[in-house]
Amino acid sequence: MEENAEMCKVVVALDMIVGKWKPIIIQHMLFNETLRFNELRRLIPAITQRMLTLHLRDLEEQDIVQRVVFPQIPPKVEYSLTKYGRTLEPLLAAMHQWGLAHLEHMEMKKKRHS
Amino acid sequence: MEENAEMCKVVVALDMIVGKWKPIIIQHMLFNETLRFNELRRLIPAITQRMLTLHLRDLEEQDIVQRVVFPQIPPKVEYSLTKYGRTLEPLLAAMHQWGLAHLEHMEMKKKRHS
DNA sequence: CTGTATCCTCGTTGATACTG
DNA sequence: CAGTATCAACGAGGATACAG
Repeated sequence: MEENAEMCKVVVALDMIVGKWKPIIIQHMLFNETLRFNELRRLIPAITQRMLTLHLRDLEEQDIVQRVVFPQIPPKVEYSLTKYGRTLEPLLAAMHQWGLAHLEHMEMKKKRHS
Repeated sequence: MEENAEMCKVVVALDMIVGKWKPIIIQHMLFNETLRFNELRRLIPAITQRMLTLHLRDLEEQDIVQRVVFPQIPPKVEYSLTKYGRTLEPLLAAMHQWGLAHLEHMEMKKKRHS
């Protein structure tokens, strides 16, 4: 963020959810109260361990995601949205709706050109 | 977009507005019916000519922005949102609101730690 | 099971100079 | 005024191996 950018609240909001896998991670957490590390991996097959870790650490630092470690062997870690993280729900829902409409818009454009 | 990503409508929507300057460009166009190239540069001092051109071309191809060239010397080009581009307004408004709330949330966190 | 550590690739952005 | 062209820098993301 710099100059104009940091003044723009839209950019502030975007910074919280941008990242190749962040919106996907958040959405899975909206549908699943808590998720373990490997559960997330299974839900997002294309993500690498490294990126999942990095994004989860980011989201944790941003107070969007909560990380709970159960001290046992084998290790068990549960991730879930914080109360604050859940305030993103309406925003993601709005994006989902617009994305849906956008796909239809693209379909219409394609048909007109054929 | 790939695998999970392309199925996610949120990602579809995000793809249309991510880009370092895209949200800012769009917002200026929401407040100004039409803007010329150099007017945008003045509104966004930190942007380079190159990036402004690239993002405008992107937005044009995405059917978000309309480009009108007046064949005269010196050249005059007017940019404006398309009717479709304006459908982004509620979404950006929602992001603006969330961004605002987020800044307050950060303030509260800072105070608690001091 | 839940991670770290390295190394590498590639795309986005920036700097700068030039043009019709 | 409204761009292009070229080159360089940087960082996000990916591949792979290793670890507690």
